[in-house]
Amino acid sequence: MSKIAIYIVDDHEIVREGIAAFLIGVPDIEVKALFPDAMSVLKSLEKDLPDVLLLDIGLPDIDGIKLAERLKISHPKLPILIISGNTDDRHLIGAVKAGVKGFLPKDVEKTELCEAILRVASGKKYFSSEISQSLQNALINHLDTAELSAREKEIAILLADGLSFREIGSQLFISERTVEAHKNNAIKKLGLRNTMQLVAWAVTNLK
Amino acid sequence: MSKIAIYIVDDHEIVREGIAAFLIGVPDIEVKALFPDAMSVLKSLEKDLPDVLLLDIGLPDIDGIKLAERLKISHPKLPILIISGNTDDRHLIGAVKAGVKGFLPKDVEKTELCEAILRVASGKKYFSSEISQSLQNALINHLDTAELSAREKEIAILLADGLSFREIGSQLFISERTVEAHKNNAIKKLGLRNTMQLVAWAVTNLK
DNA sequence: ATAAGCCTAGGGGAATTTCCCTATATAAAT
DNA sequence: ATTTATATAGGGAAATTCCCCTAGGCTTAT
Repeated sequence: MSKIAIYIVDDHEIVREGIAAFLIGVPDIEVKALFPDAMSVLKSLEKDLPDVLLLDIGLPDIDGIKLAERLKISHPKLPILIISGNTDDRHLIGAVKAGVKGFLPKDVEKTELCEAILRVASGKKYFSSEISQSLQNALINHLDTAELSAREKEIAILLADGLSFREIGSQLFISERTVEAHKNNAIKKLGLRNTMQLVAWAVTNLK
Repeated sequence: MSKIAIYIVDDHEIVREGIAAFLIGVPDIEVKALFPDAMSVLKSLEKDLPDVLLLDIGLPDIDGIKLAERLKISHPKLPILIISGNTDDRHLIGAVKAGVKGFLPKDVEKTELCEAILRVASGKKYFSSEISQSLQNALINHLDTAELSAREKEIAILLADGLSFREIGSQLFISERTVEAHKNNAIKKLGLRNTMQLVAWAVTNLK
């Protein structure tokens, strides 16, 4: 029985090395290579496949979840284990939809990381207990809806432009309560906390 | 048509002579005088004005940029062309604010120096391509974000992350009123309407 | 030395947003 | 036909933010 070969993908060198350091000396596990971005690991995967891919979400070139979606198509049997500091609803659901085998928070402990890798390598799933908790809530809130309606997007943009509910209402000839309702729906769908985050989301995704 | 009269100001004799040597024999250009410091050239300018003043920044008595600011007042039409080895943000922005007509790095080539002098003498501006590049970055870094203090930027980012005044306050160990004050100052400085616009600004400029 | 900018922080009331609800109508999908 | 999503909108109270003000201590520049 050969060791479990691991690829690590993370844009921060410290994190890459930190994970690698965790795993050095662990029997049955061998870190094969480290990658700072999606493109480099994609290239490498053409030649050689690890047994488990440890993947961060915040990559510079391709979002980790997008990458996971792609890999599901090109390498459907490659088990992906996400390690991310960002555990909000959107990311969790995106990851699950993309079919990742596990999800760990970035402050995971050594023993749990090893446990997760062994599980995932043997074809099972592993979601840390914190993650499971959040994921359940996220699924309850919005399993299938990640897209905003046209009206919701419109209002998100107007909010980002600095208009109040009242101003948006009179501009769109609807009640300010309706504006509020659309805003609330948008926040729920995206798994956000408040209007500030919606504005931030709108700026990065709608402009 | 008489030649273009040049004053050269630089504390290093080698540089003064070097520039002069560059310009000797160039038709249409005549080096009128060399000065090792700001005071000597100030005295000279009371009697006689050149067509272009070549000015170094690192002078022993008065900083070249300060000198340029003064001269803008006393001799507003005198075109100043900075030649400096120091091309950091502060100097570039200072020079531009002082209204200098051109800026060259100290390793400028003969042809470019002549070109710059001719341009400046005819009332145009001349910034070498290296300088333009750096200047653009400097302007982006400073006139844009440097308008906000570090604290203000910090709070703008935290707001964009979706934190309330209270949460930001306890995270930074300051009162929520102080957070509000910083936020208000940031909004005023940037000429915005409200926090939504500040968040939008923060997302595009600070992330 | 004086001014300017920054960081701090409070008072108090007005305005706005947020958070619970409920509700109807319409179009699209199953 | 029934569900689902969308768009609309209100009540009411709590929470938060906004807007005006003042103000002291500190550093930096002129």
